[in-house]
Amino acid sequence: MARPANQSREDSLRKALDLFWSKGFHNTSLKDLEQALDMRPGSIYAAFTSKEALFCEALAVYGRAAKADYMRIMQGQASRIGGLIAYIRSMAAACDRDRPARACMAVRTVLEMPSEPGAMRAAAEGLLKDFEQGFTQAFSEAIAAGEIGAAASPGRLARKLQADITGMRVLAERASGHEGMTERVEDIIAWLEDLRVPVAAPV
Amino acid sequence: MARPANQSREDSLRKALDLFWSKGFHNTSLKDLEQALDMRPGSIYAAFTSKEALFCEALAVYGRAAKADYMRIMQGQASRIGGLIAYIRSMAAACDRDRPARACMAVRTVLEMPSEPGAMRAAAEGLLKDFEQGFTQAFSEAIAAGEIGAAASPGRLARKLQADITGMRVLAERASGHEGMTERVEDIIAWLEDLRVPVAAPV
DNA sequence: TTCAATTTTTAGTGATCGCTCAAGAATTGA
DNA sequence: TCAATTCTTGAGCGATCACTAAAAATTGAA
Repeated sequence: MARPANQSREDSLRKALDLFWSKGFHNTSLKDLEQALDMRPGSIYAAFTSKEALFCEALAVYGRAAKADYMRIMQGQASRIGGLIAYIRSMAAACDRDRPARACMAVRTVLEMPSEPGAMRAAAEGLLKDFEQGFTQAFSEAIAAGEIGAAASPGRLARKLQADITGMRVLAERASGHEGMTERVEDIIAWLEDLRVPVAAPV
Repeated sequence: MARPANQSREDSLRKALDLFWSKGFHNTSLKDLEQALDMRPGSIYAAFTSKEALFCEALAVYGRAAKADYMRIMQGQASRIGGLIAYIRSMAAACDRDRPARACMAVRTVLEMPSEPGAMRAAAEGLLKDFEQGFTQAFSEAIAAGEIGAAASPGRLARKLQADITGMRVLAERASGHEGMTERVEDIIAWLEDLRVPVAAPV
């Protein structure tokens, strides 16, 4: 019937994501994309409409992958708090391996698109809201399961965790930040551990 | 003798900083700079050599202003920990007023210049190192003064504080992040308070 | 008034930007 | 073998990029 595409849309998006993640939107040219995707401009625009739309789709791929990672790790743990701790450890390990960049792609995007209320910025903010919501749910379930005290506000805990992760990953992005990573991971985990209701109360 | 410049170099740098801070380096064009500085391209290049050199000088202005703010607030407080608390409060208040951007300019720059080991990235990393060093000194003095326990590592405390501030200011940058700011400020201040050696130990 | 010193303006430079489109190439069912 | 359909190519669009060189403007001193 028709000629099939040389590569799947998903593959192209992953390559575009790597590029955008490492160089940022404004510093990535179509020449760069042509080379990374091994596609000529006509093909790129036929498939993705515009550089901006391509960025948004690549960002969505990032979001799905991040969410999948999170779900997989949480499901492998018996408790919610234990799951969050495992997630922090996993993320710190991922920051050590040299990915396109160490900092969160969504944070990077929010900082790169400041005042403009465009689609890319909105998409990045949406991702951050989703992550926050996921953490909120985890803390809610931890409270329901009696893992942590009921006095804590799940949303507030989630926002603190997200801010801590942001701080950790920005530190990881710094050239001299590698050494401090272990400290940061330990501090975040210690905070999560401290939330736990003690099994046997002393005195 | 010679024709005087229309405005001081410092004024031009402040205007350039506002622009770079709000739009980022790659998203700021020379057209933007011409308009903001009210200078024609020839004047700009005669005064600042290149867009990159102008950015570096503007970043240095940012660093000096940030350091001056920090010193001023710390000197107005009797204790080191009290000074840090006042500084956090002041920074959160500054994030509420709409400055060029809420997030730290140095963090923004590190995230915008990822892999490239250029002068701009190096300058931003240097600023972050300076801030970290300032916090380290404050914690050292707090330990020496008996404000907080001697078991704590000043450098580690400084890196945690810096990461917390980063997380707070990135949150402030988000459209929906305004509400969560009070929480973050309270959490950071509570952590600083908890470091303090209790005046009178209860049984 | 003229001159030297310095800054500013003006009019561009070539290169690259994101993007378009007509034509060719490839793969299908008929 | 042939249309039909879809994808890819590659030249090139106008606009904008960072940047430059030379002339004009503004000064104090000679």
